[in-house]
Amino acid sequence: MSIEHACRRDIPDATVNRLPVYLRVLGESASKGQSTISSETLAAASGVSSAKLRKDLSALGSYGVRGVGYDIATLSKHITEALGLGHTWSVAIVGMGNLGTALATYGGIGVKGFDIKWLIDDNPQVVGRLIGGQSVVHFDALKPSKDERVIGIIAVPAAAAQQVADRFIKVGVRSILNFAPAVLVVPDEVQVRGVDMATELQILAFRGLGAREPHETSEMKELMA
Amino acid sequence: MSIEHACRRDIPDATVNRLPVYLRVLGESASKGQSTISSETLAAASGVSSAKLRKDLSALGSYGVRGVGYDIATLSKHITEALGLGHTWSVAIVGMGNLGTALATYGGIGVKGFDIKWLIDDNPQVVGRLIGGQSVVHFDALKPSKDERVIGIIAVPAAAAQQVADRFIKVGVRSILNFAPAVLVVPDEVQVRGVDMATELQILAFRGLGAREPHETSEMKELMA
DNA sequence: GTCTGTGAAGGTATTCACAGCC
DNA sequence: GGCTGTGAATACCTTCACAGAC
Repeated sequence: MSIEHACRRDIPDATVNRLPVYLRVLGESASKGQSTISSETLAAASGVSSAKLRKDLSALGSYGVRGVGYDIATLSKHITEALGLGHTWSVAIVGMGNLGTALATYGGIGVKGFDIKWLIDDNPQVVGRLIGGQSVVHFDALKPSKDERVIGIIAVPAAAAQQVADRFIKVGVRSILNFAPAVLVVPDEVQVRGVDMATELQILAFRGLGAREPHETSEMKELMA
Repeated sequence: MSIEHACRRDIPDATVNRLPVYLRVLGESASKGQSTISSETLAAASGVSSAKLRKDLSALGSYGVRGVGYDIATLSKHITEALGLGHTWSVAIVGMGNLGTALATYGGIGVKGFDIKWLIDDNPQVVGRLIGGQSVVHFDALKPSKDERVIGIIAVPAAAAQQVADRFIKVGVRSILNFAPAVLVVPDEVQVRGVDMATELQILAFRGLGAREPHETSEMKELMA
């Protein structure tokens, strides 16, 4: 007897990174009243090739119909499941500066599978303030229950990031999204993802070099000889 | 006669994505008064393996000394050059909500190679406001000179993102950093990087599934039979 | 005929392990 | 002895191209 549908664990990393995009596009298509979508269309709207998209989706199982395409509702459900959004995740945002406030009021979350449960700041002048209808609390108020799944978001300056990470870990947070420009040192079982604008800008700067570099021309000629 | 140092263009993608982190760590080490650093130390502080780090750096050329390590100043200079930060890039941020404001006042930029030159919002009530000592202008004020290198940052709601991208492209912006949860359609020569919190949370949710899933246990047993 | 699912091929990235230089 | 630079081996990801289901 063979295994019916692929276990979550064997979905390739690269695929996992793209599933959220597909899910978002599927949601948009659904809200336009569509009920099925072809790999070609979904791929184009997601900015990937159709072959890649089909490979990605086939890692979850065979949920398409040949000659027709994918049923949007069914596919959304399976991607949601595969991503672990069947359960709700509680989210704690630390640092209620402009960035933390932006994240707290970002419509994109809360929508599905994420519950922004704690807005945290240690500044007594900020504690108690209302942001997006929710009041800011002190870090000590972060007491997740034993079986609660929590994602901690760090939106404080780089100098304080490690300290916040340590406190997260102490109360049992095992998934951290770090917006501070700092590399966090954490135990193996803790997952960290970092997002940093300076890094992104530098990567773009490199890619943007394609356009001619006037002062490099002489060297270029040499290479072409 | 062989080519002296590697041309920027043949640096692997994965390496480019990590160079900014190395650069940041080098800066921190330098400000602590260190002058050289070993691959082992730099790798640990950057969260990568030392073999990977050495491979990455060797793509830029041989700037290390065997038995000693890397000279921090020299290495920083070469990474900076390789990333195209020899020139300054002008940055335009569109959307002065909380996120745009956070980005505009983020210390990490402006520091090196990036000049936040335009803070843009089309809302007449926002135009003229001062943010981080700089006044907000209307999009029409974005008129980069012909040879100016510009990175455009989109910090508006998803519904307006494509429109902003189109306007960027019309005035000659070829590198875009998109914080809105939307896939942008752009010509081939335009580089786009997208950062979206919902996507990051979903990826973390998947990775965080490692911890036991009580309600999946029966299925697990079946698989092990 | 249309469109998915997937082996096979090709390309890219990571790890290993050690030669070479200080 | 210590540490870098790099071929060789491995693992991973993408693309191709077509068989198979509708």
